[in-house]
Amino acid sequence: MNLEVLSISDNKKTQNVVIEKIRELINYKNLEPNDKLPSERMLSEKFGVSRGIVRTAIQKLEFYGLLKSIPQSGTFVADVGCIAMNGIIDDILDLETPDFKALVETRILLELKTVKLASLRRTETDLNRMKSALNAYTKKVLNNENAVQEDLLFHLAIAKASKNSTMNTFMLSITPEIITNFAKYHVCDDDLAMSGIDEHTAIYEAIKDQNPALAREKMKIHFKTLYQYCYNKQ
Amino acid sequence: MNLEVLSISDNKKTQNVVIEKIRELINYKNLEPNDKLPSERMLSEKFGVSRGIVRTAIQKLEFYGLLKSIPQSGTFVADVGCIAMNGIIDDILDLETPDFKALVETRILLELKTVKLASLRRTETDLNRMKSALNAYTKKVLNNENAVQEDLLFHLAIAKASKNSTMNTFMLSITPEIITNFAKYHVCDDDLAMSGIDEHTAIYEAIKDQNPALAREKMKIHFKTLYQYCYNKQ
DNA sequence: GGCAAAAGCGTGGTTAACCAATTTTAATGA
DNA sequence: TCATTAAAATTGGTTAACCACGCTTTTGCC
Repeated sequence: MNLEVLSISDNKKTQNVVIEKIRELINYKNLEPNDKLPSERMLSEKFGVSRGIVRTAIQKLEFYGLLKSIPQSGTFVADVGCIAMNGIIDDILDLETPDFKALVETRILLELKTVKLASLRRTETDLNRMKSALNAYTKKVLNNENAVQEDLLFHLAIAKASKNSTMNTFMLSITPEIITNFAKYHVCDDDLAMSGIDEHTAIYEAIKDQNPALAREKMKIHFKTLYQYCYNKQ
Repeated sequence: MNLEVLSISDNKKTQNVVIEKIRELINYKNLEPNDKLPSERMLSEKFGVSRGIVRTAIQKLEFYGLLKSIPQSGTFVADVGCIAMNGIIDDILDLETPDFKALVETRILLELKTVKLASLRRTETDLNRMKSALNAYTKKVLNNENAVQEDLLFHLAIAKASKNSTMNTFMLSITPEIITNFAKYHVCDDDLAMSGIDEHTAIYEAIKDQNPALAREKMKIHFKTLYQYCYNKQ
């Protein structure tokens, strides 16, 4: 029996119970968009938990855009109606932790888009950033060193050049997990990394030439190798 | 001069300063993956800020998968090397708040994929969930009521059926913001909602028939109307 | 000498007291 | 009666004290 997991699941459970209670309160009181929630102190008393717990629950709901806290004023229901609120909270409560396959699937989807957007929107600054990331990658690979980090930083530079901050944020949030798994499964070493230089360079050139179709095609080639490698390994 | 914005920016700044200092510490001490950071108390003392501030900074870095806190043990550097750590923190520090256009762009990208995955992976439970969401939407529209929420809940049901928890999470995190903006700009009313019934139904049927290509095509049609509407409105 | 048990210390997590700012209310004076 | 002002209460944010658990060290027994 793993105590640590138990305690974590306990924490999560407490947290979710409070979120559940906040949801019930909103329903019971028929709170509508921009209505004010009771103060954190009243909620903590009502729910029989400490104020800190209530705060973290509110922060989580705030992260998903369902509530909005304003200092010295109160916590308010966002411009999201009861029906959506209930549905979304339901989904939040049974969110699973993503598996590696889901991460890779999502990454490929995101990057086939960011590379096109980057081709259309990249500035000179973006090009410089990508170029130096590419150089760092090439240097490491030619030295026979592991270059997973430099690899991913090049891809992040593309995401940044896409000028879509949502996709950029999403890329940022999945990249560390991907690096971890790559390191664990020893994806991306030796000959694969070597061919990566050409592939990266091709992508860079296509973006530089502002050719979105070509850039996407080159990215697809890059991922084909990677994709097979990942799924064979697993 | 907006004082509220000033104070928020101040908070963010303090937060980012601490993140910056943690990064410098990791670099200075040459901390490698799985190395342990100094305790939160020591960090708060070293940085001259309260422990709570340090905690929130650590939690943010933990959210992005760069650190890992273990109760009664310590905070550890994730399996992400120094180079990636530095690059990602740089990006995190100047993340912009997403604009509506970026949200819609990302939503369309995600949904054209989730609808395909849902066609392949949906279970009977998923179908039931989508069906009842569709019914709720239809009912509201036929009553001439605003059905933005029901609309989005149908799309979330698809995301859930895609069995990709990463994409599901991403959809969840952008949906409230999208609903807010739809309500603000009065997207999705009247005749658009009416035609939405047929479009939604077509998508549902394609998923039911496990026809990913058709499902994607129907989703594309659905978005075409929406896309034009959004961009004309703005 | 070796091993086990217990005690002490260090950890992240939790709680409660405190703060600054804002809003509301009440009192006072015109 | 109304306006104005000041004080008190209410808010989310911050800080510091507290807790339960785990690890290490020390001590005592075999």
